[in-house]
Amino acid sequence: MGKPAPEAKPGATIYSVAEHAGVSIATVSRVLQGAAVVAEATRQKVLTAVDELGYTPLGAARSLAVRHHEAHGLVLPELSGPYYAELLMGFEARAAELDQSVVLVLTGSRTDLVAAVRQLATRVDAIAVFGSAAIPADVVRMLRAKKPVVVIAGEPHDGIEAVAAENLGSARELAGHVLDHGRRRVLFVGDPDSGPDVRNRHAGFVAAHRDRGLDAAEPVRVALSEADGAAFARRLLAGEHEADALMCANDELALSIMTALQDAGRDVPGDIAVVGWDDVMTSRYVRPGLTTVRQPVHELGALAASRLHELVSGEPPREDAQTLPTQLVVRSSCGCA
Amino acid sequence: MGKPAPEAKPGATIYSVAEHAGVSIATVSRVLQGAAVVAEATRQKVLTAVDELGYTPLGAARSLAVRHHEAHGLVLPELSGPYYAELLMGFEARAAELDQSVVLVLTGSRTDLVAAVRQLATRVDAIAVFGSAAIPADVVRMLRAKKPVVVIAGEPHDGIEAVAAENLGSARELAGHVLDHGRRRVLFVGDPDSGPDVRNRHAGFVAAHRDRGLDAAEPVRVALSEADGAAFARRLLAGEHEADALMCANDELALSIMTALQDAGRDVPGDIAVVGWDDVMTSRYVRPGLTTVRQPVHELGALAASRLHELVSGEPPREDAQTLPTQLVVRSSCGCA
DNA sequence: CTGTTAGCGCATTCAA
DNA sequence: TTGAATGCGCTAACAG
Repeated sequence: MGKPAPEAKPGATIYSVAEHAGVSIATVSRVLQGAAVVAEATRQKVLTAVDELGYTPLGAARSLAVRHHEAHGLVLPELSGPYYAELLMGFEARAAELDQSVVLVLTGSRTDLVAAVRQLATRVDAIAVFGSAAIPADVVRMLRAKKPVVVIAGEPHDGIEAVAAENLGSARELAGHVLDHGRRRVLFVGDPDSGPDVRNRHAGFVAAHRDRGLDAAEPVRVALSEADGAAFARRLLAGEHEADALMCANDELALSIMTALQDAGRDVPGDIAVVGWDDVMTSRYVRPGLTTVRQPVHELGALAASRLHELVSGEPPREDAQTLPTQLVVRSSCGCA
Repeated sequence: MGKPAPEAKPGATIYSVAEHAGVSIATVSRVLQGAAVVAEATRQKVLTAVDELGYTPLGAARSLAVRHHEAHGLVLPELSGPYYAELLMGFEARAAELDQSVVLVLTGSRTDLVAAVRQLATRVDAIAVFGSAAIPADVVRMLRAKKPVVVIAGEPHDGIEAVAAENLGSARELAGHVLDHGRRRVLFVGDPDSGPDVRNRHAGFVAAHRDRGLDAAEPVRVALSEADGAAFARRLLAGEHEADALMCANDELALSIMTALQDAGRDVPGDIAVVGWDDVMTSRYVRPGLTTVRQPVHELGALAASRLHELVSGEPPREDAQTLPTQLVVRSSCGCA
């Protein structure tokens, strides 16, 4: 077992350390912040005292004195699926480089979103918010009045800065690829109103049709989860929709639909092509491999953290959308060999 | 576009609000905390002033005064794959219920882990740490000397509390299931030294053999990622190992190995059975479906958050491991129809 | 190179 | 029901 680790003792403050080391609190602060020059001898005395007392500075006191939290807030809808997790990893990594703590709020688990973000604004210097319908625009505006804000995967609005991955162009390319396989009854599966991302993917879908003098069908408005995909697949199999190709708003949807169709005896892509968006891990494992679009999600998170830091440092918000390039990943679910 | 959202104004403090409302700061504090009784008229004056000034309290000042951060720290290795994400969601959800902020540290992105957690201890009341080899025991002990700590997916050590999902019994059951299919050259793939979780799964593997009077083979020590699984699969195909079944330490490993074997023409489970651990999404989609073990990951995260809160509230650490039950999920990769 | 001192913004006694 | 005063622990001038 080993001996019990010493328990947390509350006591030690900068005063007790100073006293223990026989110096002033200013000196303690100096050696701990490495700010000014301190004689090596005193430095050691302080370090020893810190160690002996198990001193842990009180972040709140420092924040109050320096008038910075040295923390970034991040508001995400949830974390299921690889997309948000990857985004968060990118954000955290960059924040770490900038010596900023990360305070996370997931809106999915909140009954009172407004109170949660208001509370968040209380303890961070700036906040990144994911731009989905799960986080209403007026909440973002409310935040903006308190702290610097950047919207992730959204569009610049009312002077609120945004960062995003490219959607329209890649969606146009992807839809064009499917159409060029000769498919003529292509359905867009996903709700363009669920957020700027899906809206732009749908816009690309429409544009690809227009490019070829075709009319795009109305989008099938379903949410972006496995369950919604399965429900749609049932409706499709029941004959409610007619299609020889499906362009799904994300991979989760595409995968659950594709699998359901296959389980029902349909041939993908023979009978019907299916493509997605995100390039999640599963998309490489299924047969046929899912044709999709890869986003630089990690970089997107990192960019958000970088921009927050620059905004805190006094840089003005950017008016233009900062867009990261995406990449079409062609496998075989689209009809390619 | 809409009109620009008002920018963050730094000014407002409890003093400016008090002045604006014509009351004392004590009254402002009272209405904002809802603590004491305040006359409805004054209450409204204060609320109006708060609104007009766009007042956001400074969390650091509050923390300093109340001597609590009202925040929990969470230290995780990374977030790829559904396991940690789900854990984090459970943790965050429970923390939210308890009105605690969540400060996240991912060790994967840190060059100096010790500095990162030391810094973390500065701004939270208590810390949950994932108990893998990625986070050394002495780091945990160091933390323990500063703040209440609970180790997730670990074992109680030196008076440090732990919460975990059940591993040994389910592993014994899973390995037994495979052996009862008549497989006799079963390999455990994963490094028992990578953490208590894998160690216990391996122990169950060994126990299942012992139950049947068999000898368990030495574990194949590989890390828990897709890439490591693919590398192992190549070695297996090259004849470096001989096996008619693989019990993998997690699903990521199992999936990448299974797919690699299939791509090389091997029949799963005909030629070789493959089972995993975690029940990730992909495990339902692959063919054959992956036999695995489902953990209550969300609940595990929630339990950690609950315990942190109780420790902060003065409850003593528990000596015994708090273990959540797991569930064997039988699909067909094990040899079942 | 080091010590003294004055806030940082809030919660909270204690009086009134 | 309200206000005045004090201190939470730290940083950062300013003096020496």
